[in-house]
Amino acid sequence: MVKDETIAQLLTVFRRYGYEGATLTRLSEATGLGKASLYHHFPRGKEEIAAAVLNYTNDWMTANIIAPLRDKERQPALRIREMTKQVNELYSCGQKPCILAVLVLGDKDIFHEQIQRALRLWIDTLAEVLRDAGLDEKTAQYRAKDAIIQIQGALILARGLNDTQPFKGVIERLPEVLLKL
Amino acid sequence: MVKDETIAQLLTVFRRYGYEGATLTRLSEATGLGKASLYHHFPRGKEEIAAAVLNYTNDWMTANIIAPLRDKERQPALRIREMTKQVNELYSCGQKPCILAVLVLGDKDIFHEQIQRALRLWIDTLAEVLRDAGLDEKTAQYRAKDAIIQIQGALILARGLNDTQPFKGVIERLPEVLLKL
DNA sequence: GTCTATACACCGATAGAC
DNA sequence: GTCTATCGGTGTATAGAC
Repeated sequence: MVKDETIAQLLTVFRRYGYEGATLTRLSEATGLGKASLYHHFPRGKEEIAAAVLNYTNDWMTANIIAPLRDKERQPALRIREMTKQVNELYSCGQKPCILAVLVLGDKDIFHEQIQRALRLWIDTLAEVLRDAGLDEKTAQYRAKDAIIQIQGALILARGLNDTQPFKGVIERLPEVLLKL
Repeated sequence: MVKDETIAQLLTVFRRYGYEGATLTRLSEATGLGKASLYHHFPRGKEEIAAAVLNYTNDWMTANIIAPLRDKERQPALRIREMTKQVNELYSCGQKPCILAVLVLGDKDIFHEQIQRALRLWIDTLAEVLRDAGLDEKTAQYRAKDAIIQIQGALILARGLNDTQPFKGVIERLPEVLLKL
């Protein structure tokens, strides 16, 4: 079995260099494993490594973002605050890019289905929280999508301007923007 | 001199495959020029090609987005509508990715300054229009940044969900969102 | 399960004919 | 200004020892 730590190290390479830029040499250096060892764990090579990295991210998001959003024992406002806190963690306050965005801008259509499922799950789960908060179905769906738009857009702008402020601002205002009547 | 059409063809490759994925073979095929011919026009190779592509994009945006925004003869609302119309054109209704976003997510720091200048120019120009519309300086700056965030975020989401609707919605609502009191 | 060594394709880039 | 041919380097992937 592959250690979680190894996958985490592989993830950093894909985040930083993109799919094409994540060479086996870089993946090897990041993990401390030789190329041949990587092929022992991922027989189908780089594509399987990227898929594992995506799965790892999916698991993290399910545990740290989706699950808290589903916790019906807590108030909607609290669940959304927990989401923004974890999103802030996931992207290191806007300093680290989103692996979903990085891979979706690539040309490897193989990952698009997996990315699409992850985005849909996030949006649908968030929309349900907003319905719990009293919003109608249509508004809830629209605002949930808007949340992802703002998070992803802020990550791009923060990187483009080399200034994390836009991201921090979005994260801070998001709960109130989502829940306003 | 290099034809504009050639640069446009080179641009499509970088948009689709990213910097690392835009190989000389693909650039050669897209333009119909041999690799050696590309080096005749761009002696410093791929890096110079990417820079030319960025310049081309910058020129297009200056002529079609920045200039209309600066046209003080027209009402702010009209200028912003013109911007959204051109943005819709630039990204083919949300079907084509933003070259700035694609390159900013890459690891080539060389382009970051050029990208940063393009984004700042867009934001500052838009903010001035919003001040013309009666908004205070701070709100204008904040909303101008928010416009870019929404456009970029919508492009990511549209691609991720394989559905241009989020982009179309953002473009449609943008003028009113920016100008509301 | 990890390594060294290596195969083979493709990368960016250049030489030189036309 | 375009081409063919080719270079050295690096990419992904594999063989086989330990």
